[in-house]
Amino acid sequence: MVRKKSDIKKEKLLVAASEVFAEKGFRDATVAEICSRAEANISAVNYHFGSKEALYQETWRHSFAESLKTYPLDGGINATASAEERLRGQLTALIRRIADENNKDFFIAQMEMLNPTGLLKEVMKVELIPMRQQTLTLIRELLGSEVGEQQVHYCEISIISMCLHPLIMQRIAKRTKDKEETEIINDIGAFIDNVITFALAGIKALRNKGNKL
Amino acid sequence: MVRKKSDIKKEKLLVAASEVFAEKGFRDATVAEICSRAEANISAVNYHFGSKEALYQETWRHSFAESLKTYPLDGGINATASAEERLRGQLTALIRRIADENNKDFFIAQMEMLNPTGLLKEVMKVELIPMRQQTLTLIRELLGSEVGEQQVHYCEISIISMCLHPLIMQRIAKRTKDKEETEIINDIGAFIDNVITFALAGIKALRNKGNKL
Amino acid sequence: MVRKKSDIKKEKLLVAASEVFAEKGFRDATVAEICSRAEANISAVNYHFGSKEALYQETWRHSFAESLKTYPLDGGINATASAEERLRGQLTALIRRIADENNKDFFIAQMEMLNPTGLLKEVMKVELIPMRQQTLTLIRELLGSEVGEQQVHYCEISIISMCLHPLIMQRIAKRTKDKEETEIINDIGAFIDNVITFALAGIKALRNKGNKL
Amino acid sequence: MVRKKSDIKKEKLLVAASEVFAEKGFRDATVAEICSRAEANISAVNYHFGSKEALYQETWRHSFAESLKTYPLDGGINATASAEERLRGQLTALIRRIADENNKDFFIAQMEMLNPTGLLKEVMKVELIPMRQQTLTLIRELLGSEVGEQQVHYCEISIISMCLHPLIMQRIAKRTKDKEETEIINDIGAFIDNVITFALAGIKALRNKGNKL
DNA sequence: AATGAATGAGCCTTCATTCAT
DNA sequence: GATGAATGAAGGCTCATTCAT
Repeated sequence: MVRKKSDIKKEKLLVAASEVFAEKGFRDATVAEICSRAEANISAVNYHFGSKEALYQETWRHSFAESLKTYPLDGGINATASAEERLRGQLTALIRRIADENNKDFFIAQMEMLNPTGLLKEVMKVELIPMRQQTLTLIRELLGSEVGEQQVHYCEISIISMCLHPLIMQRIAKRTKDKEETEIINDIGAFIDNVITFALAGIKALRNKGNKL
Repeated sequence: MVRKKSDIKKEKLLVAASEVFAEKGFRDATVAEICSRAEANISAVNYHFGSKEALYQETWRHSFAESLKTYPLDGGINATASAEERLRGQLTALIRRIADENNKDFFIAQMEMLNPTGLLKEVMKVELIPMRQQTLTLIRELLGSEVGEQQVHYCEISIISMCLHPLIMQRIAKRTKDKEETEIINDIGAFIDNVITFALAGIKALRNKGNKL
Repeated sequence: MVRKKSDIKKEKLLVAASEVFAEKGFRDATVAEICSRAEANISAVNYHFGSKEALYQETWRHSFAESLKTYPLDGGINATASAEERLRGQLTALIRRIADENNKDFFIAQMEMLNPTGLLKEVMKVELIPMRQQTLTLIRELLGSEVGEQQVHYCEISIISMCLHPLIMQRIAKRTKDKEETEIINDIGAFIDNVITFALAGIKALRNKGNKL
Repeated sequence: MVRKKSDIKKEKLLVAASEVFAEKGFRDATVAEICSRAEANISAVNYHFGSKEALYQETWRHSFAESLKTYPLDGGINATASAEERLRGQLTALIRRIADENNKDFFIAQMEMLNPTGLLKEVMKVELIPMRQQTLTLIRELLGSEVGEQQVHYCEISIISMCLHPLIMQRIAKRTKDKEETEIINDIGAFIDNVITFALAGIKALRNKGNKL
């Protein structure tokens, strides 16, 4: 399959757009800047994507797909591995993925959530829900049948939050603070270990609690 | 102390601004809408605050101060209480504070972080750092002297993340989803219990690990 | 009643807009030119009327109202006058009104019909239908009861066409031909006489025909 | 004569252009839509005709020529027939021609007149003037030598207006009103009869007047 | 002190035209 | 000869800010 010149331009625009949207959000991003970064004409966005809005949606889809390619959801852990191993795989993949500064999808998603344009509503639902479902199933398995559904949910929320929030903040800090200050999470391996420790300890504590009730 | 008419207008503007900034972020918020909600003239913002930017900074300071008034950092727990009790107090205060939809400060802070205007940089540093310092000290106490400084930091980050992230997402969801869907965190007491369980279990696990090393 | 400065500006914009819309139609007219002719700022249109479209609708309403003020539909003929006199009054008013180059309403209406934006649909229906109804009633009276309804309609159409078409063409010619060439209808009194002669002769012929059938 | 593939494409473009120009006027018509309807490339217009403007002029010439082919000016009436018969022939041809929705020339001419681009000025003069001259000569003959030149002109204008205006309005209405409403002129034969009756009655009345003066 | 009319820079988008293939 | 990707000028609109009152 031949890669047309036009596709290369589109790709360049998508990359430029993912950067600008991740940096500034939908509204603050200007078509002019995106085109300029992609070394394209001012009307290239409308020519290739129809509108700024359509570019936004396409950008998210593209970033998410790229991101998944590099970091498969299961973290490369075989489905036959122990539940603990699989959880470690999932969380590691998630954390490394957000930590990777080439991935813009989480950033765009975060901005969209805080400052919704409504444009990514459907597209995100389709992409994100299956992802969380997978982790939820695994946690339910680890918690056992004695623990109530609400507890399972809160547990999943806590674990996911430990993964997402610090890295998102980290990337924000990096972007803003002109890199001068020391990184908050400078040993990502140790950080992952910490999260796993918390997750497993929390799960265990909940199991014990559940059994006593 | 006499409350001047001018001050009442400023207060109204600050309240309106906190709502609009929290809903839409700095750029999407329009001076026109803020003035309209505050039942003030279109030029009231520039008249009273000099510019939209100055209003933004003032708004955050105001929201943060209001927020602290209702939810003191220690959660009302006496300094002589046990460390666990004091941690419970702090986290409860933090969670309830974010969950309180009248408080806009966390929201504005989040938006500012993701989509920084640079305008709140200094102001937030001054206000937020002391707050986290307090929790950090407490966690260090709970972890004991065997656990390394990095571990203490990661631990604090994990615990704070469990508090912040879910509630922020919850409020986003409430705002966006037209209230139709069931709330994610509908039993905030149970949610707090869950977070405390995780926090203490995690801390305990880290202590054990630290001692073994 | 005090006439506010703002109203004067609006009036100036409406006059400028009526000229430009009459000259170029909705699409070819630019907000920039309208503002420039009204000696107003480029954003004056959006400020006072909200949009180019809203200005367009307002302009037609304004032109139509102004036009009716100068040329009342009945031509100033008393309702007790003979039917022939009243017809003469109506047609004279109609012709003089279209011939008057200060009136832009007919022009705008014509352009709208040929190149509809859809924006004047309702507004024109409300204004124009009653006007034609009046003439139709009068013609029906003149034709008597022997003449069928279709004939009455065609008769009205023919008479109105004789009034409208030549003057519209005349004004087009004047505008386009740089005034160099001789006017087509240089004696408007004689032209009116001619139209009335045709109208009455036609009506009489139709009556005779109708009676014979 | 061999018909080249290129000529077929040009023809398709001319037909598509006549439709779009008649529907939307010069400015609102887009090259993209014309090419799309003609199933041609976006640059076909510039390639074949040089510019949108040139296409416009060519389109009118083409539509006018096509129109004349189907509806010869004399309506097929022999030059030896009576003057009344020849007038009937001319007017019938004119009316049927405008009524024929396949003919776009009159529409384009009308739009051009109301919203002149200046591009059809010369081209229309050359084509339309001879046409009206023919009718003028005939009317002069019917009016006789007693009637002044101005009267002859006004008479011609009135008669032509009765033919043109209603049909043009009719076609506008058909295009706009989604065909739902009843047609204004649903019996074109009866309408023609009505116009002829009016024309002849008017001419007779003018003759009588002229003789009396 | 306070108002609100007015400003103008900047944005997204459209579309006829160009140019490399 | 014919294509279609790419261009860039120009338009309408938004909105923070200004200024006369």
